[in-house]
Amino acid sequence: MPSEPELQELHTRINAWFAGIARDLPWREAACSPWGVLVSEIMLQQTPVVRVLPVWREWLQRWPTPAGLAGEPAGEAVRSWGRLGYPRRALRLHAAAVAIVENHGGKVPDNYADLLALPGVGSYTAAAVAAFAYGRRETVVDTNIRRVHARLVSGVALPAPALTAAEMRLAAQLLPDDDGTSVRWNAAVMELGALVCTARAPKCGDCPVRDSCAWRAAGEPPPSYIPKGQAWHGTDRQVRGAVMAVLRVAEGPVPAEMFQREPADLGFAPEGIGVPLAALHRLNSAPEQLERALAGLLADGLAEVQHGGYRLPG
DNA sequence: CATCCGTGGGA
DNA sequence: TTCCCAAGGAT
Repeated sequence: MPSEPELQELHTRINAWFAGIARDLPWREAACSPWGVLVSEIMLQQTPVVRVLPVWREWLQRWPTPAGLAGEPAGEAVRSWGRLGYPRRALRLHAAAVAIVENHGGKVPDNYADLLALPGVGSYTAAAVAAFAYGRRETVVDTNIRRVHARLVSGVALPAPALTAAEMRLAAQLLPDDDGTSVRWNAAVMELGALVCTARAPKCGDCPVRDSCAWRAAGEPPPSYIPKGQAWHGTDRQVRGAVMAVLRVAEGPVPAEMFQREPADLGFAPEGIGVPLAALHRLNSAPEQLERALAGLLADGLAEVQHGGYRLPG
């Protein structure tokens, strides 16, 4: 743990660095509403900024307020989520909008506890919205901040596989006392992790606090564990993704047979869903896996059955 | 607490 | 080409 003067120095250097290099993202603008911040935080979960930008703009133009989104079927949220991934986030964001209208008069809550109670909002997102939308002093801890703390203070290459209580305590200790400075600090450390102190090949030459880095001082020791990659090929997730791609472009309910058999075998042409349907069939997944994927989508509320076919939730 | 849940760009 | 992984949350 840095001494008090060392801590001040870190605050000063990292915040000054941020002031000079911060990307001007639309949800960082002063005019951006708390709703805009909330939407951005949900979309940014496990998703790169560059892919979020265009979808975020469409969403804020179409649904400038929580009430706007809450007034439409959940399926519209899922459809307009496009290919951002993890479509359950769209479903939960819609549910959050409904909850905001019903329980908060249509206004995004301004405190951690109320934010945390919203669907799809966990500890990170609740803290981030309270801080970035309302200027509150919150301990914001995301994957970037964890990595910066791990290297800069703890002297290890990577943070633990899962967020620990010790990490939260450290983050709380590092947080500046002043409200405004703390908000800037949260954004700055996050940006440092995203642009400089990256997971692979960190750009230490560009780091404003490289001379204070415990990991560098220790000779940049390698990670003590190997992160286990996420399986993809042949998984249910892949099949679910392919099914969702079909449902997003479908006009009406998609007959169950279309998922099981080649369109050519069905004797009629699917309306506009040929490409994603072909991609699904190309996976050549076992019938039981397809069943499992469809059942999972129904259970998650990402799909509904109507007239014997599958569609996005109405 | 480990596992599941999408996607696509870059190394 | 294959692998990695990016502003997590829910169970």
